[in-house]
Amino acid sequence: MYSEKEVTIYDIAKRLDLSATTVSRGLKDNPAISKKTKKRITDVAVEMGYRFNTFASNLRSKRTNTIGVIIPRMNSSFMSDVLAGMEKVANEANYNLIISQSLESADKEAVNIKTMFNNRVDGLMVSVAYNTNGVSQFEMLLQKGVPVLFFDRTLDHPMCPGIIIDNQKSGYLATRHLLDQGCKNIIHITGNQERNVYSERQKGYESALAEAGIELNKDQTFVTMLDEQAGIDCAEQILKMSPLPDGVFVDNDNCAANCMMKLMDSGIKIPEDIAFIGFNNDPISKIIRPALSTISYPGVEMGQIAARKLISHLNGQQNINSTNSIVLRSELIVRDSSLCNRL
Amino acid sequence: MYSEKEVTIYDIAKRLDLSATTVSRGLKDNPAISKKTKKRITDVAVEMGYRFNTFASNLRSKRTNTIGVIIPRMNSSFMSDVLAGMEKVANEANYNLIISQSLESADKEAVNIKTMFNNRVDGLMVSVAYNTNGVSQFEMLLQKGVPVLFFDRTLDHPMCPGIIIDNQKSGYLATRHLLDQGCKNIIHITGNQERNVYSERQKGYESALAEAGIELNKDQTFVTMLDEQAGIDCAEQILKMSPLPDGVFVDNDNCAANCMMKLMDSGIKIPEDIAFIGFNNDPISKIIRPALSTISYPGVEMGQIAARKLISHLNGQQNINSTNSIVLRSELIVRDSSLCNRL
DNA sequence: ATTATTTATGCTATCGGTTGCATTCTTAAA
DNA sequence: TTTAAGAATGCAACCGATAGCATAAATAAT
Repeated sequence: MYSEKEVTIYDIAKRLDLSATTVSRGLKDNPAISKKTKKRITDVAVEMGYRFNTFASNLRSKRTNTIGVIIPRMNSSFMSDVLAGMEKVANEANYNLIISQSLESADKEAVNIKTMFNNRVDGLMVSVAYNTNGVSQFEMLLQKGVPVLFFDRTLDHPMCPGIIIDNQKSGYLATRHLLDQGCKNIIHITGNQERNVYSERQKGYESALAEAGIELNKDQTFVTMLDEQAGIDCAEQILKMSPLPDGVFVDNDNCAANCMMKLMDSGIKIPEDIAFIGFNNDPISKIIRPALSTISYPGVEMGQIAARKLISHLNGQQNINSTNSIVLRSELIVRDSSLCNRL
Repeated sequence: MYSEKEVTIYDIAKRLDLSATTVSRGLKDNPAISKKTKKRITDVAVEMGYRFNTFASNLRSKRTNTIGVIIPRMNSSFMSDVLAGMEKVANEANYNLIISQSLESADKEAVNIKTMFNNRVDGLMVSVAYNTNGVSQFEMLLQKGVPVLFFDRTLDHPMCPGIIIDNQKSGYLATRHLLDQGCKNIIHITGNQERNVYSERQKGYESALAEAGIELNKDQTFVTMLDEQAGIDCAEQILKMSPLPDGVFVDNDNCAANCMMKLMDSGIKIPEDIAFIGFNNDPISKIIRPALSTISYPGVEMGQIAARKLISHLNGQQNINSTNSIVLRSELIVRDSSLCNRL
């Protein structure tokens, strides 16, 4: 079913009466080869339909120039930004990216890690799945000296730095903003508390409440998947509460938007009855009405910094292990959904 | 900088006083190897920290069990669905996916194709970039017998089937719906007419107008990038028109949403002044108010069918070249943004 | 013209699984 | 007990590029 045999550097060499070595070097633009010979080589290569064999090359050279990326999902605007940032930096440094999704499953994540491992990635960048437990699955990589770096959803490991934002402060700022608007009864819709991003935000939420002298009520923290359905489910739960909350802080804009809309469909007025604030500054937050207040999240920058950090480690310019974490700036963005000014 | 030497099947073989062949087969769960030996092999492999070398394997066996996917961007809900569908089918058939983005650039797309080619993908699934021109960049793959399949944004090639929806019919249905609501002055915001998806929808738009006896006005077709900014720009252009249009059909929900919101911010009432309909049934269409009418687009299904088709070709069960295209069902979804009933 | 340099090219072993074919060891049938 | 068939394992060549070291060719210096 497949056509003629593959053309190799040996075929090119024979045709030009050169050695395979020279052809290899010529194709790689090695300075040891004369311009004239290089041209002859590349011309014949094209003419004969030669294609570079990555496997043979990797097998011999033991370098792949490939960086693995494992993320929960790639359908959010945030992740898309992160990937764009990573890809730009990686390409410029002549690295390829292999991207795979865990789909929020720790099992699939473990399989992905193994695949990356077998594919000899030079390094790995990971934002862990919703239910990932422990860091043991990364040990095989680390033992072989393959650097692992976490971003956004990080794990704690002495060898692996994390690129994050200050989630606790962000959670504090969001909650504090609602308090400043006069809210006294604030719900926090968050995710698995094993994940740094969510537990930190919860801490920020709690500290803002404490500061305002408001007693923490565990019923006001909803742990969910933070997806669309969760937003709708939470809205239904909120509608059953009495008294109704007067503020809602959601750790994800998309979830927040769905929750808000469901409440509005049920006659609740936003922000008059309930003030809302989300997280991520997803494009959706600007489009819905009332526009959703949120926390900015520098996705592109996060991707760039992660990739740059990893690559500089790979190039031996900087040891990754000495870094614990890099914290990026994020900030409160106030829009109509939280401007109720009840004071 | 890196630790001890790699463990190979030879090391395992030596340790167990077996041949490398047996070890290789044992690890591959080959039926020729006894259960007992298999267990000894896998145990020692784990103990010694062996990792499978994909490159050596691919080099020798000339199969990679990898399928390449090139898409314009992965930040839309539609693409995310497509990829999820592809990944599911591919995984079940024991294939890996390498995904890369062209970021709507034909140049980057060409580079991606070449990378896929060098990485010896067994097959390729592509949705082409905004400005891709011609099909010559795929010839090298086809000449080597590597099947190429297009989905959504397709190109015309005798060897490459396309998985699509009936864009012309969809464009007709959308326009027809606006006409049925009494619109007489309908704008079509579309993309590069070189892309089948957009030119077909334009054809549908034109045929619906013709059927209604409305003369086509070229000024009413806006060719744009269909992104958020385009939505806003179009809104500004529309505001300058006199008379204002009474209906807008946008080939992308996200773009439509941004356009609609901008118009509403300027005091236009939707759907009373201008009726809106989008395309894709993106989650955003359900969340904005008024909810956006749209055309459903079966992303997951499209991904599954594409992957299934390609894999059955790779397995020799079905020749892909005999198929010209597969057309999936799509349908009109009516929501509030178009319900003006001016008749 | 001769030696010292620089530049260009070649030789050969190697990376680590895989595969067709051959061989040895079991178990079943005669 | 002998033979046939089947199960289990081994041999050796191979996939295609690469790197260290050696050599040849071209140029510069003496």
